[in-house]
Formats: sequence, C-alpha cells, structure tokens
Amino acid sequence: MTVVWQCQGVTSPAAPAGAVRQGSLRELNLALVLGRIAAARRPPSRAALAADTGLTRATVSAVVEDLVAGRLVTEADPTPRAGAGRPARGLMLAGDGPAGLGLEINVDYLAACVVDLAGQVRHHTVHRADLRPVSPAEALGQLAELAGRARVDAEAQGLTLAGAALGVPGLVDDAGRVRLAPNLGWRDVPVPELLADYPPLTERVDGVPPLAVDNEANLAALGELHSGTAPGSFLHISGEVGIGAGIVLDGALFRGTRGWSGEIGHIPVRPDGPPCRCGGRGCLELYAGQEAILSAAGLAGADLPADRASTRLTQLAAAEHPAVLHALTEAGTAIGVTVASVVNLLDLDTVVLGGGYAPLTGWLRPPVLAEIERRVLTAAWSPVTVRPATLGATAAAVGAAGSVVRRIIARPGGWLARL
Amino acid sequence: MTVVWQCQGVTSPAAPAGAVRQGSLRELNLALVLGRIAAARRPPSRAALAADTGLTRATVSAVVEDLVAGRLVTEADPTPRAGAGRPARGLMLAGDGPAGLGLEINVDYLAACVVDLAGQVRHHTVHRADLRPVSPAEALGQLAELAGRARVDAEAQGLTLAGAALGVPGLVDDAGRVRLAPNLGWRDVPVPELLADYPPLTERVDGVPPLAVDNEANLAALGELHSGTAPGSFLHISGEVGIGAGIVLDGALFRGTRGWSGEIGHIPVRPDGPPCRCGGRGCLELYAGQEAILSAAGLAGADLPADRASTRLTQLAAAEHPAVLHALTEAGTAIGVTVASVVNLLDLDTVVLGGGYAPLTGWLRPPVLAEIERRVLTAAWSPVTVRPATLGATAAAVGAAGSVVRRIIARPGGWLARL
DNA sequence: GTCATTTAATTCAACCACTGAACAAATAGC
DNA sequence: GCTATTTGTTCAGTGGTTGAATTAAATGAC
Repeated sequence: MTVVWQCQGVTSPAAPAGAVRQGSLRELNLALVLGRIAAARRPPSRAALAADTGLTRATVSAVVEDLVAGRLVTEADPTPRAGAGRPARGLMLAGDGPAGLGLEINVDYLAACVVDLAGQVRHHTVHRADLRPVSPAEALGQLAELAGRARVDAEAQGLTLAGAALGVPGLVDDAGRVRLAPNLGWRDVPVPELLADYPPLTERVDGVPPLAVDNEANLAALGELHSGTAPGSFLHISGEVGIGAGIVLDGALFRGTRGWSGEIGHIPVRPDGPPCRCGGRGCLELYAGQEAILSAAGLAGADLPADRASTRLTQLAAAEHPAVLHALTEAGTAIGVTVASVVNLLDLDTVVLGGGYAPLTGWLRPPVLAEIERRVLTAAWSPVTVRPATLGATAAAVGAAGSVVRRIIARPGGWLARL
Repeated sequence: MTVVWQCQGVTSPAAPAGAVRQGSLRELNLALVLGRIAAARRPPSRAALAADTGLTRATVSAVVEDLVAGRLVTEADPTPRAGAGRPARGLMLAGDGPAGLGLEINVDYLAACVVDLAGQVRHHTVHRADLRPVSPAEALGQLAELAGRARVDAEAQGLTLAGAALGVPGLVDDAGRVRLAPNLGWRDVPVPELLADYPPLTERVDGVPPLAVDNEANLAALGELHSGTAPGSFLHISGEVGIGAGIVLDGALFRGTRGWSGEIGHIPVRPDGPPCRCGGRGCLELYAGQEAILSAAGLAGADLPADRASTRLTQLAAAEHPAVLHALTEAGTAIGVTVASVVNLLDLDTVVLGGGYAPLTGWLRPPVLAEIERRVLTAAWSPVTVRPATLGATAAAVGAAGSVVRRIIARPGGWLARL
C-alpha cells in the first residue's frame, strides 16, 4: 500500500471559488459536517449534527456514512444518556485514518512529528544540532532521515501519512524555495530539489507537491489556531533569534501577496535608531531580538546556544536579576510599540507570545499592555489580551503537521476521492 | 411599488459558511455567473461563460434566464463577430435594475450619490457646509433630505434603490452608532435612531437594516477596489483632516475584530515624539495630517477650509514653493515609515493615496518609496507600487453606493427572492 | 444562390443529492 | 409489558446539473 501525499499548500480557503457542479454539494456538506465534528467538545450524534447544521437527519446520515467509509470518522462507544429515547451514537474524528507529517528546521535543532486527525501528536522527534555550519543539502538530508523514521513509526501505528509541511525560519516562495533565512545563513535554497533523493517527500501526486514549505512563524501561528485556545483572529509573535509573526484573520492564516507577511522583526520602532543588517534603522529586532535582550542584560559574552538563552533568561528573571528585568521591560516596550501599530491597523484583540517569548510572558506582558493602552485608539472599549503560546518549543513542527490534517478536515472530498 | 432595501452590511463574504441545501447550488451558480459577467471586459456570451466557469452551456443558459428575469442582466446589442458561426449575444449588467444609494458625512460637506449595477454614477450631489458647528441630528436631517432627492432622481431614471450605505469619518460599531468622530466632534451618536423620521433609511425589511454605516476610509477603499484599477490586496490611505486607511485583502475589506481596523493615523512614527490628542506620542497624524503639513509649510495661520487646503497645497507645490515642498517631503517620509511597517507586516504590493493625498501623490511618492526601499525586507524582490486614488473627493460616497450593488452581485439570490 | 461549416443557444431524458415523512430501533419510565 | 421519546434509516419526490441531440444564425466556398 502506497503512502498518499496530497498536501498542496498550508493555507486552507475552504470556499468553493470555482464552478459549483453537482457533486460540489456533497463535498461542501462533507466539509460542513466533518468541521462540526472536529469543533465539537464531545462526540455529537447524527441528530445533533442535523439540528446544528440545518441539514436533515437523512442527509447527515448519508454524509456520515461517506466519512466513516473514508476512515475520517469513527463511532464512539455508546455513552449512557440521561432521559428516554434511543441512545445516540457519538461521532468523533478517527484516530487511525490519515495523519500529517510536520517538519521543522531551525537554527539549533531539527524536528519531526506526526499528528493524527484528532490533533493528537502521535510521534515527535527533536534532533539538537547547530545547523549554521552545516550545508543546506546536508541539513535536509538529516531532516529526511528524521522524516523517514517518523513515517515508519506512523505506519506502525496504523496511520496513513496524507502529506507533509516544513517550517523554516525565513522567507519562502511559491515553489518552496527558501529565498532568505538570515539566521540560518541560507539564501536561495531550492528545498524540493535538494530533497529529490527522498521520493516520499517530493514525488508529485496528480501534479501536487507533497511537501509544503512555509515560514515557521506562520506554522506556529496555525498550530496555535488549531489548538483551540485562540480566537479566530490574532497575532502570534515568535521570538527566536529573529522575530517573526503569523497573522491569523477570521480563522485563516494571512500570507500576503507573495506569502511574506509577518516580517514584524523589521518594523521600525525608532526610525532614526541604529542601523539594522536589513538596511533599515531602529528595527524591532534591535530592541527585542534575542541578542538585544542578552546584550542589554549583560549576558552578551556568554555565547549561549540559542535554546539555552531562553531558559537562562527565564531563570534569571525569576530570580529578579535587575539587569535582566530591565532588559525584558525594554524589550516589552519595543514589542508594545510595534503591537500597538498592528492593533491600530488590524483591530485584533489577542496577541500570542510564542517561541522564546512564551516563558517570558510574565515579564513582557506589563510593558506591552502599557504601550497598547497608551497608543491604541480603541483600547478603552476593546481590551487586548496578551498571552503565552500553548505549544512548546517546536510549535512550528506541530503546526505544520496540524496544517496537513486541517486541510483534510476543510476539504474531505479530496481525500475521499483517492480511496 | 415600494422601494426594497436589503443592505445589511458593507463587507461581502460570499462564502456559504452555513448549511448547503438544495437551492444553495443555484444560488452559488447565480453568484458565480453574475460575478464573471461583472468582471468581464466586454459582454461575454453564454458559451464563453460556460467555458470560463466550467459549467455546462445548459446550466449557464438556465442561470442567465433567472438573472435576466430579475433585471440584473441584459443582452447587449448583437455585435458583429469575426469568423463563421452564429453570433454570440453578449451579456452585461443591467443599467435599469437595482441601484445603491451612497451617503457621506464629512467635516466640510455632505454627499449623496446613486450607482447602478454596472458601476455607473447615476446621481451625485455634494452639499458644502461646515458640519462642525451643526448638531448631529441636524446634520443627519440635511443628509436625509439629500437622500430623498437622490431617490426621486433614481426612480425617475427607472432605477430601484436596493439599499444604502453611509460613510462617516470615525469609528462605527455594529449597531451603526458612531462611537467617536474626533474631527467632526461627534461622540456616541446613534445614527439609525436619529434618522428614525426618515423611514426609507431606517425601516427594517425582514429584520435587516436598510442603512449600513461605516468608516469613510473603509468605503473609499471599497470604491477603489470596485473601480477595477486596484489589485485584490492593497492599502488605501485617506488623507483628510485625520488619516484613515482601508485594508483590502484578497478582494474583501478587512474590518478587524470590532470593525475598527485602519486607524493608521495613530500608528507611532516616533514613539518619543510630541504628545498626540489620542494619548499616544509621535503618531503619524502629527507628521502627515493636514494641520501638520500646513503648519510645516508655514500656512498654519491661513485658516483655510479643509477642502481648500488640499488644492492650495497642490498649487503651491506645483509652483515649487520651497516650504511646501519641504513639508510634503517630511510628510511623505512619515507616511513611508508607517507604510513600511504595514508592508513588512502584510506583504502588500500596492499602496493607494486617497483623499487629500491623491493630488499630492507626485510629491509624496518619492519619500514614501525611499522609506519602503530602505525598510522593507522584501522590497528588492517585490516592488511596491504607490499610486493616487482614481475616485474623486467624495470617494467614500461612491464607494458606499458601490458596496450596495456589489453585495447584490456577490449574492444575487437574496435580490431575486424578493421579486 | 445554395449548401457545407461553424459557433451559439435550447431542449430533454438521466442522474445526483437533498427533502420530508414514514418507519424501525433502542431505551426510560410506569 | 406498554407507552413515550429520541435516534437513525428507508424511500418516493423534487430541484438542479449533466451531456447529447437539436435548433438557430451567421460565414464562406462553389
């Protein structure tokens, strides 16, 4: 049995922009019902779905039959119900159907994980290594090995991988080429070509590339969206060596005209400030990037590996180290000025601090909120929530895997047609 | 014959998020075909539409029959074609069907206009008057009178008004209440209530309010979108007394969580700059607002009415008045810093300068582009276009009227069901 | 001038998916 | 055991699309 790869991109529009043929009706209702099952707290019955969606029970039954046949949905154990009547058979996402493979390349680690339809992480590997001195080809080779092991493990658990997504800390174009990943030292790296020796990651199925490559900040934001703890629109700021942001609007990632949205690290905080290596002046990264915080805290010479720096900062902050507290307040103020701009522009009510910022949220939040309150015109009527991300350090990998299964949930028709 | 009002909001999602019943199919295809007719350069034939949409010619014929019966589409004069074959009958949006009423209240004028389905402005009235000393109730009374005259004129031309939208220079909530319009001096003005004496503007039809109230910058951006000269995603900056922006993403206005997006005037340019009346410091409005430009140009004492200030600036700039040129360069730089932030964040490739900025584009563009090139990470690969708005001074009124007819084009089913 | 050719639009039987109502299944309460 | 109640399925009916055949209206060759 061959593995089916059908991921063609990370954002899922779910709107049938094109022609609405006869069968589209079924496709839309498959997506509708499956979406409700995915969103429900406890396994809903067919009758409940009918009441919820407005479809008739007959239609829901037919739709569910398709979904069960396609291994997307299973019936839960018959739970004892209160009151009279035939007991409902609860429906839930299948744990043994299609799954998504999520990959991540970052400055100091590689990660691979597998997430099933229900959102459970079924496999997770992190390979710590400084990737800066390694060539892109070699790094991708190591990644492919990780991917291969993840696949074996997934299949041993009865899962079928339905696609893969890869997060990188840089700008990615439509073809999956990494145009620029400054902190990794990559420039114009043709990821799909370099992975050509690993067919499962590159062989096209029906002309669709199996591997989606995207910015890690975008994928981390998607992961946060799918974790169910975030609202439909929010800004997710990833504080790694650089600072990236994922923008989620109305339940969908906003990727911009070329897919290069979220470059929040180079928003000018002080237009006449010190020069940044991007060519601008006074960019946010100069005030709230990892190096800037370490240097302001007097830890510049320590030369910590990137993943240690964050934990070290948290420890010192918890110990109320004065220079660290000051550095975090300064960083928070700079983030707050930038976030105020974003909120004035987009009217978002939630900001999620992710990556290295997540454990520092307790210290960053006060100055961020202070700047928002000072600078956002509508802050008085609509308070802005600032909270830490719920996914851990490899949020991008989990988000990448989640994006694959979310795509199936948003358009089950494509998956079912392949059986 | 009664006037039918069916406008319920300005943004048009067009996606059938809910249940997909039997009839939804027809509704979606009505929207699909009508949308293609609206977007086409020259009147397409049924056959061309079939090829374009992927529907069969039979289906297109049936759909078009409905659209013609509903007065949304008419057949164009049979144009002589090249080559053999039965001549195609071109289809175009009807000029005598439903139309939209657009209204605008601004600091120094009231405007009303009527736009037909094809986007033609069929009626246009501007009433110049300083609205600051006038009470909101009285201003709205004058507006209702303008609206009444527009309606009479529209009906004399055989048009049926299908809804109305009103643009105001301030923040509007879901209920149509103006929460804050600083330059007008309004605060918590319940527009629908104050218009209660003018039933055509407030009587609900099927529980739907006939009048949508929105920010003028949003409506001006929509007008620009519908004029067909702008791409699917762009930033529209309205330079009036204040500075507002409309954000169009993927062909739809982005309104934010509460509908208060686009407050670009209070994005901090210099976080430690002079205090702004919004409570923040160094806001864009302090560097590129009308007063700031006039003051920097040494024209602060002139006390020109708002509409004159813009023309005066244009004249002086054309005459190469040194202080004015300097003031415009300074303003353009501030705008450029802000736009750079927006482009870094959203990856837009087009910025439209509207309102008072439109005639000044020639002088504002160079400094804006210079800042973008310095500060936008991706500027080297994807150049940003900065261009003037194509609609005139009352862009918001035209955009408001356009939003009404665009809603019908996006969801013709609702309109047809009312016949 | 006639006729083949070509393209446009309509007609019609077939089919697909949803609807609504009737029916079967499974439980609680009396 | 019987009824009430709720779940889920079956089935005839219907709306809307499909695809092929047919009609319509022009050009161009002879």
